[in-house]
Amino acid sequence: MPSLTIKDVAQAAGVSTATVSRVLNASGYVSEQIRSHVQQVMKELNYQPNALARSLKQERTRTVGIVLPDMTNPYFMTMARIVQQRLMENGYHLIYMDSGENPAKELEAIELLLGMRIEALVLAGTGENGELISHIAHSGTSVVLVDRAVDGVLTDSVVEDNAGAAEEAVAYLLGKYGTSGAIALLNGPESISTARERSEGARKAIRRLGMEAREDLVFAGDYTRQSGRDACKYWMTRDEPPQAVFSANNEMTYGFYQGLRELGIPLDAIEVVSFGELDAATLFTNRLSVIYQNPQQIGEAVAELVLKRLEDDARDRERRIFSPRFELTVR
Amino acid sequence: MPSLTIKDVAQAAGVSTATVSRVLNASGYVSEQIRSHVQQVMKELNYQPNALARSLKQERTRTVGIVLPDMTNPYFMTMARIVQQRLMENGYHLIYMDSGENPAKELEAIELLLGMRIEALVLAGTGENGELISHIAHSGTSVVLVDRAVDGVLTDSVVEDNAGAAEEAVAYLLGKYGTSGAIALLNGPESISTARERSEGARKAIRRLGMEAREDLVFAGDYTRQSGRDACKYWMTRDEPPQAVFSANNEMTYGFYQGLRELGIPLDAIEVVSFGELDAATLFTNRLSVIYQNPQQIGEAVAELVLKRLEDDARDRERRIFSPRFELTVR
DNA sequence: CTGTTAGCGCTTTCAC
DNA sequence: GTGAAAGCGCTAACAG
Repeated sequence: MPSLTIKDVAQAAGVSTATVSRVLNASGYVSEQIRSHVQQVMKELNYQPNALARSLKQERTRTVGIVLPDMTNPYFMTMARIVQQRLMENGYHLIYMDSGENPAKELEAIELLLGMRIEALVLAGTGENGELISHIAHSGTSVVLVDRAVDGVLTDSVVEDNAGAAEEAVAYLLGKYGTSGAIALLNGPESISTARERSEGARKAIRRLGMEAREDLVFAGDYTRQSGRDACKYWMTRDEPPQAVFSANNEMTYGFYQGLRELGIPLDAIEVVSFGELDAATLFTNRLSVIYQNPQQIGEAVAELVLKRLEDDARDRERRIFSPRFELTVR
Repeated sequence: MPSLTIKDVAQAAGVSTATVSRVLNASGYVSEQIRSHVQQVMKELNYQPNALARSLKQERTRTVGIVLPDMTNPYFMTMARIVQQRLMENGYHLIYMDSGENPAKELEAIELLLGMRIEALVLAGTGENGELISHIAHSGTSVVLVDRAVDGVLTDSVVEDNAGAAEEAVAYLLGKYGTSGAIALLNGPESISTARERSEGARKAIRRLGMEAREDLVFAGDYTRQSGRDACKYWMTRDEPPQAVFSANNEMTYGFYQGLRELGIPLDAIEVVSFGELDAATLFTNRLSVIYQNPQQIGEAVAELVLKRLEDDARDRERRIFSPRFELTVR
């Protein structure tokens, strides 16, 4: 069953396609009588305008693309949902793509979106594909980076003060557990800017006390649950396990707890401070504090930058930095 | 900066647009020499074909839409991710929309997708909009329902045996806590088929023992965290609180635990059995068992049905029913 | 106020 | 093997 066109509607209503188009877009002049008649006919025929044709002609899609590293992660989706709401309120649509933290898939996703002629791209990137992204930003499609920086890309962006928050959190742990230094660092992958910054902030807090991080208490994770589990097994099976852990994201933290459970160690045996959305976990333990990134707030900022850029392509690039909130929930 | 067209490429390569199109689609005859030359030029110019124009002409978008009630819920996103993977392997793209459990927004999302000329629609519906959905299914765009049925809509669908699993779970609780009957039912909204079925299954287990559910121990929630919290306050502040709770989804369960925490009641004070994805929670308590719905498996089935339907529009409608796995994790 | 028409970027006959 | 040209569904001058 072929879908109806504006021609079918015009025929059925006994008017020209231009008139139908005018009532469709509420543009130009059309008598009230004809307007309502045409609307009537559209209802009856269940007519649905073809967005492809419309966009092709108008050279506007009113569409924004977003590429996320993991759409099952509530942090990103909470952020994205706000973006989507705000855009929709302004007549734009948001199209989601998942890169799976994989640069090649990210590339594919971006090219797909470009083919769909999105007007702006929101990207929480893998860190790669900098050349392409730069090129896009300089050729008509606005780009807003969120959460993560991309090497060599200078555009609008919304980021967090990762180093500062990490430093604050680790300073707290050092203050509590002293210079014995048994504080473990569960880092994310070096390829991701947030991970680098969090790691750097943590080390800075240690250096401030005139010490150096003990490398046997630093684990190079990759932001996955599995790597948190591995870190746990690595640290907690030794003679002198750490007294506290600083974890760079929520997934690794869950993995760490899973490791504890598998080792038969009580979850309260060790204090944890972690970046990220950990609502579920904080319900259950008193020894976990989170560095909360406020995805809603970030989503609002992203939407604002996108809309501003869309309406004025020439404005200076803007960089918004938010400070995550260190929520000390340990009693 | 206007994006390049096939014309620009043709000009730059000194060939006709038809030839460029042929190398783009690897269709028709074109000499090896010209082919590689054109490809060279496309690379250099960073040419990105306009998918709108292509789809308009071909009357095929190779695009599938999915409308979910809550994209921050990992259950739905885990399912959707598999669908997306499988479709992509077959040359289709998946476009996500979030209805926010709101029938009006669902309608809007569906119409938007229809306008984009998706070839198939995957829907975890609010339960409303049955007429429209039926109409779609009968006019060229295939529809696959997932997780939830929609009144009056008969199409391909992938569902779970909600009643059966609920009955099994409640029977377990009754067996353990006996005919004293202090088992509370935390139900979802009647408008959603899964909620109705889970509620019905739970009641059936009770009736089997020749009893009736105590209505003061039945709470009409709405699948949100807030309603789980409300139920908790409602039940747990009375003289004889229930000994166990059966919860119809993950969000309400989290809300229930939040309520306990706010009331200062130990989380292990009451046994809970809940539907849904609760990975994080099961790490922390031993008195929570889950009825696991296996979103991956469901996603696989959805993708399979979509692809089958896309390649043979005339086949009989298919209904796949999966049995959730009751994972007794209470010791 | 309404209709005619050109053309958005692409694919696809049909000639050559 | 390659090019010319029609046309997908729609919008936006331009005429009237």
